[in-house]
Amino acid sequence: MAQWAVERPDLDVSPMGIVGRLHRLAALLDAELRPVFAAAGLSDGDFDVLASLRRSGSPFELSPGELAATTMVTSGAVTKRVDRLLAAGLVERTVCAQDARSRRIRLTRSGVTLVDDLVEKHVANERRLVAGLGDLERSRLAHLLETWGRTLDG
Amino acid sequence: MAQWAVERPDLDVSPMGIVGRLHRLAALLDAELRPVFAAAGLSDGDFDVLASLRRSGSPFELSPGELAATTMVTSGAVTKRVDRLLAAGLVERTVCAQDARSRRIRLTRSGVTLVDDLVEKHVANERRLVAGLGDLERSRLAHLLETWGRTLDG
DNA sequence: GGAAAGTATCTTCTCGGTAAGATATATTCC
DNA sequence: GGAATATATCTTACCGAGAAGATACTTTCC
Repeated sequence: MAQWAVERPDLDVSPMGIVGRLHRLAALLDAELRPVFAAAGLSDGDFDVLASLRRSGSPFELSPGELAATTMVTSGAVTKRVDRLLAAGLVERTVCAQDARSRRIRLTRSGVTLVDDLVEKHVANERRLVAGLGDLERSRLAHLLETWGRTLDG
Repeated sequence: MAQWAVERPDLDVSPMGIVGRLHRLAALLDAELRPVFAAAGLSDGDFDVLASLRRSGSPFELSPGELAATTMVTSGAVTKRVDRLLAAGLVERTVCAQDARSRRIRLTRSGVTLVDDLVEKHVANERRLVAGLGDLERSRLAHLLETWGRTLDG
């Protein structure tokens, strides 16, 4: 950081700090959250799919396209994730009755059981990670992140 | 988010908000920053290597191990990045005179020219992205991110 | 002084994500 | 009413990042 001030004193590199810290923090959080999923043989993305299906409510069923939208990845990524979950017996893939193009991805019974267990551990883990901040800091930070995010979505 | 409250009313999912927003924001920022590097035919990681060499000062030369440390990736990632930069004529790779095990990666003249141009565009881009926040919000956010990061580094 | 163990450094394999391609349906014009 | 274009949806090929393995040097003990 300070090296830039020596090498390029003409530049104001102050924006680097905030952006860099945010990225570093995101990486640190990822590293802390991953083990919960890894213990169940899942990647973050795999869990994301299971959680989306679980949140959607009974019968815990969505199309690959809907999964791509809710998890904010491409449909190609969804295909691979579903393939893995299929092999693990956590979801089943059926052809939609109304539209032969479309598929329905549904949690199996063991899929529901697993995700219900994991989500508890996951939120407990998140609670631990935000525990270093006081209530006031936490709400201020949440507010600032949301404000910033809104200015970028535009 | 609210779906969890319906499906699992027994859980307090409030920590999800702050962690989720931070991740989403990091992804948004990446998407906005990438085009500057892509326009030069570089990935984020490639630029990171060029910037590290540039920051190190004349003669703009580091070992692969030093590059791995400063960019916080594995040495394997460094090898691939350097291979690409080599093909683009932006760096050269020589055997260290004192230690035949070690290599020295050095910016070429065109490498210095490119990174000096890109870093200007990059900080201008970052400035644009943080412009949505006021000075006070910005410093508060930077402070909160650093505080949180410190509690996690432990 | 020589040899073996330890350490540091770098390149090849595995894996996850995106981009392009294939297939099926809807729609519109004749 | 039929055919052709447009659109939506999903699966297969490339690309980049990380983990294990190979290589070279140093150091220490006999």
